[in-house]
Amino acid sequence: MANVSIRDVARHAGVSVGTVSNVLNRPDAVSPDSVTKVQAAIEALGYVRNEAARKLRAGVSATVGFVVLDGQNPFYYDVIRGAEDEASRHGIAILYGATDEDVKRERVYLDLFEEQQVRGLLIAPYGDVNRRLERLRERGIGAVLVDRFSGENKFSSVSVDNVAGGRMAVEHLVATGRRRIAFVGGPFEMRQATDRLAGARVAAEGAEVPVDLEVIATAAMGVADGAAAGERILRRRAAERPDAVFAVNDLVALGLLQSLVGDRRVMVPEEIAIIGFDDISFAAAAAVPLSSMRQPSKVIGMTALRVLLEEAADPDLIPRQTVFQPELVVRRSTDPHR
Amino acid sequence: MANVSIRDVARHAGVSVGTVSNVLNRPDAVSPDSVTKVQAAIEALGYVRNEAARKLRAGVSATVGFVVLDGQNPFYYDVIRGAEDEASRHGIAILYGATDEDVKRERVYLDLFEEQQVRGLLIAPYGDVNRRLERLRERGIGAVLVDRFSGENKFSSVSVDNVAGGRMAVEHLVATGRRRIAFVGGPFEMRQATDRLAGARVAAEGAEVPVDLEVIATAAMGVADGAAAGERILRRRAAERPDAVFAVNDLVALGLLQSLVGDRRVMVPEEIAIIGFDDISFAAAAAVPLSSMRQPSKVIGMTALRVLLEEAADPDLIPRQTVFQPELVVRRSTDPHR
DNA sequence: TGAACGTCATGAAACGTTTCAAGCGCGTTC
DNA sequence: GAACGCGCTTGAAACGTTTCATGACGTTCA
Repeated sequence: MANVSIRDVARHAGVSVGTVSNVLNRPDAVSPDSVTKVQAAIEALGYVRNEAARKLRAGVSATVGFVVLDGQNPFYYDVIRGAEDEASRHGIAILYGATDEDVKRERVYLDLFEEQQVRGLLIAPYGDVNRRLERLRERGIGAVLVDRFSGENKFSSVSVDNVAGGRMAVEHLVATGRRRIAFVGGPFEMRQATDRLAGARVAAEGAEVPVDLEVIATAAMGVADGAAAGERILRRRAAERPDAVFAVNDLVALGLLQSLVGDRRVMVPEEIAIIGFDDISFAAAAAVPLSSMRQPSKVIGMTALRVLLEEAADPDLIPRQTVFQPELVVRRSTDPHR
Repeated sequence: MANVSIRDVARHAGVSVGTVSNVLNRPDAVSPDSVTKVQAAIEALGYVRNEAARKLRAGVSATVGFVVLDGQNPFYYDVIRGAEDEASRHGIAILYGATDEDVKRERVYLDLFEEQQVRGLLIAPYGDVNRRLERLRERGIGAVLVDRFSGENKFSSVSVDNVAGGRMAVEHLVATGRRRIAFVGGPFEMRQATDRLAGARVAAEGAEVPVDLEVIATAAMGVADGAAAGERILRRRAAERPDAVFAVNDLVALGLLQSLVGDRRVMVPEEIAIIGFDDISFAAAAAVPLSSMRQPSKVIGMTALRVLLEEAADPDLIPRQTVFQPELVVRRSTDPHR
């Protein structure tokens, strides 16, 4: 009862299994007559293709793995949604794994996805996965790095220009009159952090006025880390506090905001301006609406999936790095200094 | 080069394929000697099990589908993370699909997952999927409803007691001195909304003082819907505004908060108190830290997956409804009335 | 008229695994 | 010493699909 196979469909339609398969996969190689008969049979029997058998025989998989570094960050959910949109257009499902900056889990997921023989892998990596990814590629599973530029050009990547973003953020702070700027973020094993900081340095050094840039390191990139950094700033005497903060991402910025204005000890943006990165949807809804560097997150996901599929279809393509430009979104948290 | 099969392992270890399979699946039915030989061969050749073939033959799948209604709501991220934790413990991967309250997409994903022959389905439904789910069950694919009590007892579900949550929220508002309370939420096709409202009514009617409860309906449950509702409240004369709002979830509450305090027109909690539902991590980081009804989201995900696996193992289990109690989390947005 | 060709349909082989009946070797029991 | 049981291994069958060599049939062209 339960399982209708292609054989049943063939019998019901009065054709061979080969023909049914062709109707499913290359309808043009089949007479219109057969197509209608087969489709009627499929309808009548409620046939659903068995993806496992298809994968086994054809070696082509209808799943793609997505490994995300930081399952707390809404930014990645937008990326996934972009990838999903594109995937469902191709009849492809997404296997999802959040690793929470845990290298061991990252490996578990890669193993799992390898067994599943995914068509390819989208990965926002934390650990050093290059070796692992190369091994997967030997097995025919390609990968596209998301939100991280692939240094050695071994893999394609889709990301945003973090250096430019950092530069633009600090230029904006300088343009609104700030001179003592703190970069809050970390850990610096993460390219996102180092690149954004590098951009910030460029802007600080290139400014026409003298600008101080200090670095306040955080252990991770969550709300709690931002709040902790805020506490550290609050412990200083007012004169020694920065007059603006560039946070490595919006979560950190929100944490900062919360601790700074929470006890109404510091006015934002009057005493300290804050700008974040990512422009997650909560940035606009924050206590003080948060300025941020917007990433085209859905487009990143969509593009990454598209690149992945293209490379899976033609493994000889050389890796390419797609880099989008971030966009400055100004809100109240960086209102100009009076 | 690329693909090492069980046959290659068998040859390399000097045993039969059957033995290799047994080492993989029931090591106790095999002599220790064979086990070590086979494991050595697996190691040497870098063998990885082909999940497609396994699924085809054994009919048992190592994937579970998770269909989420509202990909914007961080609450579901936590649910997924709970499910993931449990899944990876069983070597199971999660196929993820966010439908964004789009009935058509919901169907697309169900189709996709049916082709993939997932072991089962976790679903936070939007549309009326009961018929579809029953058909899937006939095919051997069970489902567990997440975050929604299954009315007719046809499927197991894991959710939170929304009626109790609504009651507790309004009781809290009344206890802190509010008397003119608005429920902001919708659409009322969604059980979450109707149940929370029902609970609110119980509290309002059971209060020892007269309490007004009005309903401000929203089209959906996102930040924008909350902000729109806030605008409507702002258009009223001050005397006609509620003195407290119970929002159907935190996103709506954040939107409300943003529009109410955004232009500093209304003081929260002094003029209007706000309480939300879910206790997403941004609730604590809001402009005015938000009181909320906390759901044990990770536990919900974990439990749902566990129930799903149990039912997949033994299809004769009767459906069971697991209901957790929400917990009141008090923050500044409902500071007592003076 | 016959060769050549194009269009379709056919059915068996193959993908890599699990399962299972059968068999082997060896020790134990009557 | 035959019969039996036990622990383990074996190899072929089966899962449902795609692929591909083969061939049937009809049309075109020299």
